[in-house]
Amino acid sequence: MSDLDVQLPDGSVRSVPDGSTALDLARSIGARLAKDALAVQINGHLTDLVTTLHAGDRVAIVTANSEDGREILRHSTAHVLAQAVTRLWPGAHYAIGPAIRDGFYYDFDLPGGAHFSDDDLESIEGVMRQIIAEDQAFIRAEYSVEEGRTLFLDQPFKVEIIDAVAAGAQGEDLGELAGPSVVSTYSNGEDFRDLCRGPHVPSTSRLGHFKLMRVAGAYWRGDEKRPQLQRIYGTAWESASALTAHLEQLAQAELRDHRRLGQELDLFSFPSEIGPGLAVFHPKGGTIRRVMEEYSRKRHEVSGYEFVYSPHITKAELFETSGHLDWFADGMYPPMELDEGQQYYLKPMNCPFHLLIFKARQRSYRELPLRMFEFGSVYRYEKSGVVHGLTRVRGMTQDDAHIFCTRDQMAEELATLLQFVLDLLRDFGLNDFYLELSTRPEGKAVGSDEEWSEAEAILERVAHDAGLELVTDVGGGAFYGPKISVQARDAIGRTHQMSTLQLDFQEPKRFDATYVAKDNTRTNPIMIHRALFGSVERFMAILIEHYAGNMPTWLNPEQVRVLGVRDDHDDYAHSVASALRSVGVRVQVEEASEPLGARIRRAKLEKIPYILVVGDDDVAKGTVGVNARGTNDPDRAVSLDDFRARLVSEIDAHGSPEDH
RNA sequence: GCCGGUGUGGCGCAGUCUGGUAGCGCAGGCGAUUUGUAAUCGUCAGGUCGUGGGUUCGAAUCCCUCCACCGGCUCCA
Repeated sequence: MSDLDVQLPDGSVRSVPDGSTALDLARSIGARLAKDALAVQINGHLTDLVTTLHAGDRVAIVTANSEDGREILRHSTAHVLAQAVTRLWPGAHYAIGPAIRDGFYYDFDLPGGAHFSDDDLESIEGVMRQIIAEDQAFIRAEYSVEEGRTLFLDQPFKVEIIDAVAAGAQGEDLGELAGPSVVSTYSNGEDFRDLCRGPHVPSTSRLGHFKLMRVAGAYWRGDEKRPQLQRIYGTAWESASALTAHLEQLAQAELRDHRRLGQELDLFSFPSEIGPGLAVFHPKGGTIRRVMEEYSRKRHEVSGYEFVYSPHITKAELFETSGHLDWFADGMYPPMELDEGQQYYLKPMNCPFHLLIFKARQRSYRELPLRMFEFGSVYRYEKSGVVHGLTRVRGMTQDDAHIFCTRDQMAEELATLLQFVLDLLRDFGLNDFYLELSTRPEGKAVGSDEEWSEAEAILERVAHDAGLELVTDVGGGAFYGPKISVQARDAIGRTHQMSTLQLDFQEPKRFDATYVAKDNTRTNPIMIHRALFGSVERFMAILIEHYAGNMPTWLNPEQVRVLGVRDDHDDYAHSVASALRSVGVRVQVEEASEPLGARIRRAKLEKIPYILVVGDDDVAKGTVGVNARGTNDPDRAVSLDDFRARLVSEIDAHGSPEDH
């Protein structure tokens, strides 16, 4: 038998006997690699380890410790999940089970309309571990479409997938099939076979570092008109330590949850008497919000915005003109009827009001760009299952601006706007961004192709010039124009959609808003919609989670707490507080009715940036003991003047004590 | 809107399976304690167990309705 040469990822060439498989190659490289190998990539194509190699192949062995490897082991774990479920519920139909970020899921339809309960997860997990212990090989086989239909006769979802793909449907690629004419399957053990493109790990024994997380309902093919299936989510990793680290990270994220911190820190609540998705801000949350809004106003004023106000309700006519009632009536609160049949709506958006302000008198090109800003409260009828803390609400306040400009001004205006947005977000402590360009939504866009193309091109150029990573969200634009959205990564790497900059050629036309151009013609302005925080509520939620409740000093509701060691230090404590209050610091004194340790503990739990402890020495010398958040070793005998100067400069710089 | 789960003093929880008229911790009031960097001690008060209905001699507990919240799905102008 002759040898053949294959190329390894490092460029080196290796000879293996003719007829060797990828696994043979791995063995020839090293026992350790053979043991860790899960699959192989041949000429850029992922496939099983048992695949035979050919001369000249570029071969990369895939181990669990890689993105491809994790995806494969997650997908294989999903198969084992389906296998376990069919053991426990004979006759269960299994639908699809892909790998997803950090894990996998599988969708089922249980016989007799049965449902999984949380308790079932434990028994399913037990059977899965048994299957893994059985060391079953994953074996690939290929069939014709007709054979495939027969094999999965009692699995209607599989038949549907086979038929759809055979008919040439471009369904979402969840790894179900090899191609339109070949049906590939993987079986393991005596009792389980699944439609699958592969690859899979060689044997179930390679799996095991997984955990089933939760059950959920999910529509077949993601379509709410189709049957709802039972979905089980799980997470799977290459090692016990990776699994533990992931679970630990989830626990950390839970500690940052703004809903939990909002309760613990007494920031806001959602009284059920008011209704879902409708928040009230308590004094401390109100302080954070007020400081956010004040700072935003200040920045807008400097950047040439004018401040406007508009009412919360309006006649239907306004949203008929804008087109919202045609497109988004479902998302609006139902109308109230007043004055003999006149319908009024709570406003879901501010833009039509700003257009009316524009139209209130004749406008000249000399006034453009005209930038209107409003903290505008809007109400949207979100479906009952989707409200979520402050991030998805039914009543919110947008920091909304509409910029009216000429076509010539549009590009430059967008460029400065994007810079303005990024600067302001950085002031709030977010600094890891990328941009997303949302293009024309097929089927629900209004306006000509030329207008859309022009708008998309301009946005793309502006985004590109900003020097940030840009991804395209095809078809994600609003019906009236494309948009750029700024995505920010938070302290634990999650991304949030922040600001959106949206171009709109349509609405000024619908409202017949015009300005008198230089050549004395009446022209529709271009309108740029722009929310920077998105909504104040949501932005606050993101900041709370970003900072895990440790708001930077300038935003923290209580910036300093002064504690006297004994009650005869309370007078001095109050004088320290007054000295700080006089320069605008938010400060409280907690008098010495409890031991110092208890008061310190309370202040720490409240995440107050600075705790000042004052005792005999401080009263004598005019000093304070500074216990900053995030430290455990206080700084004794700091002069009050020094502390005050340091604090004021930190607040003015929008810093946080942890930065120092 | 759909599927599953949960709802017990201000907050966090036990009690629910196996019906016999509620318990713990923190927080709160009062009193004592006078404290130098993450919990002083004692004492008191506080709940028609989310809502409405049903079963039962008897319901936090079993059944049904509705509401809210949690996790997903769908949606997110």
